[in-house]
Amino acid sequence: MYSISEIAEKVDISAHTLRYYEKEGIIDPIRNDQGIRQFDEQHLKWLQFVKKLRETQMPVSQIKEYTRLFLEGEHTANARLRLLEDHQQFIRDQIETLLATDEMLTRKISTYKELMEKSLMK
Amino acid sequence: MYSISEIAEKVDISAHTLRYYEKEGIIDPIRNDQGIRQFDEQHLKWLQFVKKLRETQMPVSQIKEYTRLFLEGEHTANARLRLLEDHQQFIRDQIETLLATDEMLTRKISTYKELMEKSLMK
DNA sequence: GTTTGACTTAGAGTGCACTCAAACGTCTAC
DNA sequence: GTAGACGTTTGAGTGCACTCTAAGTCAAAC
Repeated sequence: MYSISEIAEKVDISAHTLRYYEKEGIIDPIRNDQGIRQFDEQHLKWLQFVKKLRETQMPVSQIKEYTRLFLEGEHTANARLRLLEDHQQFIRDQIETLLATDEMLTRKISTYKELMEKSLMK
Repeated sequence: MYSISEIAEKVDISAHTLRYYEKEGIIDPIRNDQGIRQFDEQHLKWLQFVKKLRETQMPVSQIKEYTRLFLEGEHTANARLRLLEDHQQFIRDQIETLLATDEMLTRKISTYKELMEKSLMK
């Protein structure tokens, strides 16, 4: 069992943000008799998954939706699958955009470097 | 020469956003005698470049900085080069993250699909 | 000649995702 | 027994990047 600051460090998400995620229904830690949040291995795994989704720009609203479906049970598997497939497509499009800009920058950077060599020769 | 709405359509950036970029110093269209913004081919190229930077999450503040350096002249070439190289590194890190999450999703999606085949067999 | 539509401005509003503040509770160490 | 570390809550604040509103100007179309 981890306290909020322990899990915050483990998943590298601030305690502030974890409380915000709880308010949004994305995570639901157990409370001990002092009302203090306790996170277990399941919570850890879930947060690592959530983090990957956020790092790849899935909106919090969609993560909420995924969580809601998950909690609703087995019969929402299809809907969850669709969400994940859509996000995978988004990721692949994003990779395309990044690769194209990477190439553009490579060209631009080499132009800059040539320019500087020329100015050195003067 | 293009009006704001024409260039907006050409680069697919809203006229609102273009005015905002102008206020931020990222673009500086010519004005005709009615005070109406006129964009030429140079502006078009610049905006296409800016768009690629924004699409790959370069903050507006950094694009401002790049623009400022560009307008300052030749002697800032080094600083501009550094900005572009930093952004390229950012892009490459981002690609890594996206690829890792893509793989994770591929695994998760196939688990979902297996699960659904099993439930079909019942 | 008036209506339509595109343009202008300054400044306010929006949505997202945090991020922080303030006031308070509770456990542990000295 | 009190200081300090860490926890709690509600609700407000922040930063970013737009996005829109309101009030006005101006030229061409009917």
